[in-house]
Amino acid sequence: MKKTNVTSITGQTLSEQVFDELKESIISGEIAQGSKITEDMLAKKYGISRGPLREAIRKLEGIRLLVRIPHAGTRVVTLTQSMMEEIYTVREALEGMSARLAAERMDDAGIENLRQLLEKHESNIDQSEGKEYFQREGDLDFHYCIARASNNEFLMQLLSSELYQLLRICRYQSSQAPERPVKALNEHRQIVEAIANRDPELAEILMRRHIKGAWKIVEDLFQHDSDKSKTNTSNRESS
Amino acid sequence: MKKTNVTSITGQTLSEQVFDELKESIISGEIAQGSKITEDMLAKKYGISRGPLREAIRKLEGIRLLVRIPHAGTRVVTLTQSMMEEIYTVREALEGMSARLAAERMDDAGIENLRQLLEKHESNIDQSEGKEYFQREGDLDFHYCIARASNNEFLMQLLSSELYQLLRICRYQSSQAPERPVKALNEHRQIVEAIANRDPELAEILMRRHIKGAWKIVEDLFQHDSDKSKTNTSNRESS
DNA sequence: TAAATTATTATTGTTGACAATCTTTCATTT
DNA sequence: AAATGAAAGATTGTCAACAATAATAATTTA
Repeated sequence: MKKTNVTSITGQTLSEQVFDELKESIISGEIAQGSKITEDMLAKKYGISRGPLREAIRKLEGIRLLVRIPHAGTRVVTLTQSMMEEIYTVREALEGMSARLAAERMDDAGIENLRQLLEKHESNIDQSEGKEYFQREGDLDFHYCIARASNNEFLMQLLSSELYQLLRICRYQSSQAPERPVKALNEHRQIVEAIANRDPELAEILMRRHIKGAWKIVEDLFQHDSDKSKTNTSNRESS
Repeated sequence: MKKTNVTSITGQTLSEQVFDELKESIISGEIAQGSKITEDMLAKKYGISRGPLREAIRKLEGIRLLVRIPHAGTRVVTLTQSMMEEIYTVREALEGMSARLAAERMDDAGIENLRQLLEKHESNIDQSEGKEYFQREGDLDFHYCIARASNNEFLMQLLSSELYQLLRICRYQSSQAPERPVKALNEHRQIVEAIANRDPELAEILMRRHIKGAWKIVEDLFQHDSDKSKTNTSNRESS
């Protein structure tokens, strides 16, 4: 495992820098799910002492990217199907409320901005066939915009600092069904229209339906994966 | 400020013990909202070094009980009216979903248990007039039961480890309107009936209405308080 | 005297060493 | 040979000292 040098130019604290780097390593899968991490190993890798590292670990634990057992060690979270279902369920509740609030509060400039975002997504679908990565990040952009428009700091932080990180892990490991993007785009359009019409009730219903649909896709993928890889289920200890 | 000895009997780690103690101190108001805390001060108070203390602080920061500015220090959260409104809004979304799931999944024993809980609350209302403290904790019991019945670990942790703690702060500082308990009890009954009838849609609607109603009460109290205390608005630095 | 600048102090950030705890290995016993 | 137990090793938990940064007080200058 190569040693990563911490950029000491930023005004951030060591603990914060390592928090960010570790987070990306986990989300990108560089550190595999379920793998055990030791403090010494990471401290050497990032070239810092264990003090600030431990603080970063506590924060990662707080947003559920790490699971820690006192005195025994800490592991990267393992996203099971049932865990993902729980996340999507919470997301449905939170983003439903988010869409409702956006319909009540978003100003005209914000709505215009949202429409432009959708146009960009459309051209992305036409041009880059197969480049699903950008489409998925674009999807998060859309949901993030609406979360921000809810004008509810608490709600927004819950979504962006916890749920979205877990979602990104899920997306890194699962390739999406090819026909989904265009369907998702249409659903996004409907939601924006409901917001533009100042129809909170409808905006919430459509958003919840949209997320339920997204879960169905992911659920099918889980089913699919568990079929073709019967042997490859217990690959812990990834070092 | 008296020095609190940490009980070293429990199998917990120092950091965890201090986390719990500090949490209760904040919720009970022993450490005032908005007051600045220094690591040295707390380390001396609890008789530990700054290492584990810092970890506890990071965790408290994670559940939004402390607000920290790097290099500058950390303060106890200050619950403003708009912040409370945000919390109640998120709670409405989350507990609405929670009630829906409970209606789908709760077993008969759980429903029976819930009914007994309500009976206990009723007798509490009759007997202990004015002892609102117990009624409020009882209210949390009710909501906790339903959250657990959602059978969604993620949803439950979100509610109990973040939202409920913030709610408890709010309740410690505001005395509730006297006629509320009996009304709340009736609303609780309705919700339980919807769950018992396996009516997820209705259970969600009723729960959301119940929480919206609870917010209205709190909102009025905020209005009331800001009237009678015009001078007492900026009492930071509580030591 | 007031503003700006420097020195001081207090507080946080970081480190390496030590203690407590758990896990693994290996020998012993049944 | 399997199970139990003890010793060794590895890993986490805790501490006290040092470094870096921000807040405060004192001093100088206009």
